[in-house]
Amino acid sequence: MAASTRFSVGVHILTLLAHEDGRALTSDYIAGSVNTNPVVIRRMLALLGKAGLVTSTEGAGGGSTLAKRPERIALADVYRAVDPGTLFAESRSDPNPLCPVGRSVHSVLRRHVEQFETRLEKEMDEVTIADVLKGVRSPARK
Amino acid sequence: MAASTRFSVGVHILTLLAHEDGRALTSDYIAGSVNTNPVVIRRMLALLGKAGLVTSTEGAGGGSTLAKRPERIALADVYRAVDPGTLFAESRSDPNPLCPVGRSVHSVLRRHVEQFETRLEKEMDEVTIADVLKGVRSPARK
DNA sequence: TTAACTGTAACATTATATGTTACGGACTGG
DNA sequence: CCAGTCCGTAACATATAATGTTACAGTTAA
Repeated sequence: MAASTRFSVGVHILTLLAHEDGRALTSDYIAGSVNTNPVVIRRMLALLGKAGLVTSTEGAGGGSTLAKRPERIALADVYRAVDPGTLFAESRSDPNPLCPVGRSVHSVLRRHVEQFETRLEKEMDEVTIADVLKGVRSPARK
Repeated sequence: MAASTRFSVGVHILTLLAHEDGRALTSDYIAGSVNTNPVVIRRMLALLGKAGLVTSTEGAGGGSTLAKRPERIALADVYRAVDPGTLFAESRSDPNPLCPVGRSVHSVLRRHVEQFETRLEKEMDEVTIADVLKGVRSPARK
């Protein structure tokens, strides 16, 4: 499905912030853990900020912190914050309207797909950053 | 999530075949309904064929037909047939192994994600091509 | 005032999906 | 067996989006 890696990176960032409880982390530092460019991280932080999940302060000594407790940040929140659009896309060129099937498959399919997405988000509401952090901290199997 | 349109196109093709019950359709004809190039359709048919969902015959008078009854083709089958890999990708560059969080977020997250995917497929097992066809045929709202 | 930060624009790079052309080989009906 | 259909697939072109990079203005702390 050619998914973007943003969800994964978003969770990584938030888990890191939760781990360093309260301490403001710079985009440079976070980039070090994620192993990417700081600007990529700042872009992600901008999205997470818009969604009310993190707070950033500019200037020397600045950085980002969680805006909520980790127990209150569900993976569904992260997903919605960083992953635009839908899970399932429709075909680029519109189907032939002269074909009885082509004319309506999309709308019929869309209804089903919306239900899948709704259910998926419900699942993702059940797991929080606190859960992920717990997993990271426990001596779990690799 | 920058999803591919393959799932949508795959469902379109199968619904079309189900609609023209039994009659072998050419990639050219299908391309007309989907509004794309015949080669794109043939590629899709190759994937659907590998998954045992359609049968194709070469030569004059050839074309493709469903290999199973539409009631027995679930959307999950289509999804698995045409959409490679996973719904959620990991970040390109591996996280810094020196960071306690970076070292293990991926594996922890993967466990949760696998569960999401499993549940999603279960949902997609409940809807079949026959259901979609029914929707297409009924005088449904646009 | 300097140095450490974020925010953001602009551009480069890469990955991937999709579209297109071309042609070999299979099959059908004269 | 010849001509016309049709699939399978390689090879290449194009489009789109994600990610990486450089650069710099604006903010803040010391």
